[in-house]
Amino acid sequence: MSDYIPQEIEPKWQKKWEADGLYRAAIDESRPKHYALTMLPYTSGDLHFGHWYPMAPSDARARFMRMNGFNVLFPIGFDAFGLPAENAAIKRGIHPKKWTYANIDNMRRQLRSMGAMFDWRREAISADPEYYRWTQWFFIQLYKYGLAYRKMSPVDFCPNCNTTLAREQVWGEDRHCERCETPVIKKDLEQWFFKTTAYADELLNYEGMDWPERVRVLQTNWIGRSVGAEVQFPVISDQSLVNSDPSKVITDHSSLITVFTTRPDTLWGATFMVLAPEHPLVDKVTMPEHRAEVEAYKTQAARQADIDREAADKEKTGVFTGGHVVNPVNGERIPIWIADYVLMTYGTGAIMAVPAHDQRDFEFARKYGIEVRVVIQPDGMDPLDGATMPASVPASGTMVNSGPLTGTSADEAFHAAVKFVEQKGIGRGAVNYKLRDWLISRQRYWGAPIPMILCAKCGWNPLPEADLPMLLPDDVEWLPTGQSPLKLHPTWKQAKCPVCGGEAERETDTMDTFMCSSWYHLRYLSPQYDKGPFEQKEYDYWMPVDTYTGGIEHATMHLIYTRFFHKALRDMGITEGPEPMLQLRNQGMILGEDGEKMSKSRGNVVAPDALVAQHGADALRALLMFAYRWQDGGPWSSQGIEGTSRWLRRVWTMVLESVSMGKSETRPYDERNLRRRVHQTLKRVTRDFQQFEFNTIVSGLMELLNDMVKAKEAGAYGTPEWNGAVDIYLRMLAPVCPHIAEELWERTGREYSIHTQAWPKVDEDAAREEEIVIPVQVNGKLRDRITVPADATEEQIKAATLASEAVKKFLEGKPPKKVIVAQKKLVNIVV
RNA sequence: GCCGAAGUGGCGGAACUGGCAGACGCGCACGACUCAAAAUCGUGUACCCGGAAGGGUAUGAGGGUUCAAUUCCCUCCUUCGGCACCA
Repeated sequence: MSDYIPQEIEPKWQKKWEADGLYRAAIDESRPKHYALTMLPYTSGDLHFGHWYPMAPSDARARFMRMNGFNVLFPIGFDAFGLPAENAAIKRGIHPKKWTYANIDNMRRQLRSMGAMFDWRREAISADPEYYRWTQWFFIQLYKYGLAYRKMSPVDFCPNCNTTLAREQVWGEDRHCERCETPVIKKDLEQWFFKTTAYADELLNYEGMDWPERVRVLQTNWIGRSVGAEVQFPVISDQSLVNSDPSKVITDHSSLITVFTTRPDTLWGATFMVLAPEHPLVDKVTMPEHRAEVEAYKTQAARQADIDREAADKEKTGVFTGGHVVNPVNGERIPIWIADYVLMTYGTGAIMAVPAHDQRDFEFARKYGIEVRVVIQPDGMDPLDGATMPASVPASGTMVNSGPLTGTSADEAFHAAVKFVEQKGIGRGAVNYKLRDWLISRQRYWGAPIPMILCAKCGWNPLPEADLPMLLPDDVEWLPTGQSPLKLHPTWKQAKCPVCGGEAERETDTMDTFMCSSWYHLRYLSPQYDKGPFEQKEYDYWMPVDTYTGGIEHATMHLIYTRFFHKALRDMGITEGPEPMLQLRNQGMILGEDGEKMSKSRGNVVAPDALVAQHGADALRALLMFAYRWQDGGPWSSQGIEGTSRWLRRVWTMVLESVSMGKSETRPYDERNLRRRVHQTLKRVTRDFQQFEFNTIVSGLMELLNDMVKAKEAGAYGTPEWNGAVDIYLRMLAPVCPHIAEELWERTGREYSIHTQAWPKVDEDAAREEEIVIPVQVNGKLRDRITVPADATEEQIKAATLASEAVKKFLEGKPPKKVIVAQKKLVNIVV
C-alpha cells in the first residue's frame, strides 16, 4: 500500500476530469435538470475561506444531486466591475482592467484547486464586452418599457478630489474623504433610476418559494409597505390671513403640500406640519425674518450623516419657517416647521404632526410649546388633557374633537377619514413603501457605460442596439484628482444623435454593479451566444434556478434587485415564470482566528493555497463542511485541519490495506451488523444532504469508518459484504472529497468515474435494528438499560423493566404508581 | 429602540414529532511502537463527592407546563447580524 499523497492525486484527477469534460452540463431531455447556483465572487484578488466556505459545500450538494439522477448545471463566473479596481488603479498605477483580469487568473487557479464540478465552459465575466453588451441591452429594454427614468438625487462629494464618493469612502464622524480627509459635501446630480417600487407589492409575495424565513422577513421589512392616505395642505401665501377667522374659507394659496399619513383618522389633531429640510417648498414657505435660521438649520442637516440624523435617542430639533398651511379638514392654520427627523427619502418628505398620538411629534411639540390636541379618547381612561398629558397615547378608543368623525371608534375612523378626504377632494387613500427606486448611476470609470445619448434637440435616446456594446475606452488618464476618466477623455463623449444624426454626447456615468449581477445566472446559460443575452433553448431547459446559495448579507440588495429584474423582464416577454430562484440557502461567515471578520487591514485573512499544498483540497473541503453549522459559520481554527486530514488517511488505509485473517479472534465479525451500520449511515447522510446539514454528513462518515475498521479487524475484510460496504462508503464520500474517492474507486478496480455513479439506495430492512436497548428511568432518573427484541410489545417491555434488579432496588418493594413506555424509546416508572 | 439568529465540556459542535445530554472531531493526559521525534495505534477526558461500587449536579439566569424539557410557554441577561426618528 502506498501512502495517501493528495498533492499527487488531486491535480492528476482535476486534469483528467477537465480533459474528459466530466462536468460539462448539456441539455438532456431524458433527465430532470437541476440548476445549482452559487453567488459569483467579486474579483478582489484575495480569495480566502470566505469564498471556499459557500462554494465547497454547494459543490458537494450539486454532486449529490447529480448522483441522484439529475442533470446538474453548476456554473461559475466573476463579478468584475467595481470600485476596488479603481482604488487599486489609483493607488498602484495599474489599469483597472489589468488588475481585474490578473486577479481573475489567480482566482480561477485557486478555484480549480478546490476540485469543484464547475462547468468552466460556461464561465461569465461581467467586465467582458460580450457580457456588458447585454447588461446595456437590458438597460435599453427597461428604458423602453418605461422603467428607467432620470431625476435629481444627492451624492456625497469630495470638493477637493472633485469626485463622488461611495458610502465606504466617507470616514469618521466629521464625514471626511478617505483619501484627502476633506469634509464631504452633498451634491445634487441628475441620475438614472429603475422603478423597483412598481413591483413592490409583487415582491412581497413569496408564494412557491423555498426561501429562509429570515430572508423573507428582511425583504418584507425592507420593502416596508404601509397603508394610509395622502392629504393636501394648502400653503397660505398672504400672511395677513393667518390670523383671520378659521371658519372663513381661505382661497389665497399658491401651492399645496402633500403629506402621507398612516393615521388619517387623526387629521383633526394635527397642530403643526414638519418638512424635511431638503423639501423643495422650504424656501417658498419661509418668511424673511426666519430665513437665516432656516438656512443655518438646512446646512447642518445636510452635513450630518444619515446615521447621526437618525439616532434614536437624539433630542428632536427643528426651526419654525414662519409659514403656515391650512388643515383642509377643519380650515385651521397650522405652522410649518422643518426638522431633520423627517426624511426626504420616505413618503412625501412632509408630515402632519399629531403630538397627542405620536411620541416623536409629542416630544417636538412640548420642546417648542406647540399645542397638543387630543382627538382619540382611550376607552376606560380619564378624559385626556392635551396641556398636561405626560406622553402621547396609543390611538385606540373613541374619536373626539374630530368634526364628523367625533363619536366613532378609532378602528372605524380610519376608513371614515379616507372617505371624507376623498369626497372633499383634498386627498386619497394611498399605500407607501420604504423601498426606494433603484439608483443605478455611478460617477465611475470601471463599470458598464450607460448606453444613452443626449442630443440638444432630441433629448435622451438609447444607442441603437446594433451599435452595442458601447465600449469602455482603455486609453484613459489616471489623474490624481480622481475625476471620472470618461468625462476627461478627449473624444469618448462625442457621439451622433441616434434620432437626428446631429452632434450629441454620451452619458459618462456607468452602471451600478448590482445591475451586472442581476442577470448573471442567465448569461451562464450561453456565455458565448451573440444574438441575445441568452439562448432560448438553454433558458427553456435550465431555468429557473433550483438551488441558490450565498451569504445572508445579500438578502435585501442583490436578492431584491434580481427578483425585480426577472419580473420586469417577464413583463416584457423575455423571461418566464414568477421567480428566478426557487430555493435559497444561506451560509454564515467564516471569521478570522481572532473572531473578527477576515480583512486585509486586520491581517487575519487565511488563504487556502498553503493549506491545499499541505493537506490537499479534500481535507479542506471536508473541514469546511464539518467544523461549523453551515448557516452559522464561525471563527477559523488552524487546528481543525488535522482532524479531517487524519480521517482521510484512515479512509485510505481502511480501503487499501490488506489484512491477514485472525487479527482479532475475540470479536467475531458480524456481517448483519456491518450491513446495518452502512445503511443506517446512508440514510442519515442522504437526509442531511437534502437538508444542507453538512457537518453531520462528515461526522456520520467518520463514525461509519470507526465501525468498519472494527469489522475489518474482526475478519470482514475481503468478504462480499465488506466490498459492498466499501462501495457504498466511497459513493457517499465522493461529493465531499471527490479526489480521494475517485482514486480509491480506481484502485479497488471499479469503473471510472465514481462521479457518474448513482447514489446508493437505502435498504430499510438492512438498516433495521433487531434488538433495541431501552433506558429505564425511575422518577425521571436513569437507573438501568434493558435489551429487548425490536418487535417486543409494550407489555413485554414493561415486564422486562420490572424484572430489572436496579429497578427493584429503587422501588424498595413498593408498587409503581405508573409505568410509561414511551414509543419503545424509554421507560419511566413513577413511584 | 425595533426586527432576526443564537447561548450546550478547554474548543467546534451532536441530540431531526418532548424521551439515555455531550455523538463526531480538535485539544489535553497516559500508554504502545521508536535510540529519539514525527506519523500511527490504544485507553481516558462535563462538573462535584467517593478509594471503589455508587451517588449528586449540569444545556445563559429564573419561573411554568409534563411521568419526562437543550426541545414547548413566560420573564430576564448576554452575544452576533440587519434596520434604524418610516410619519
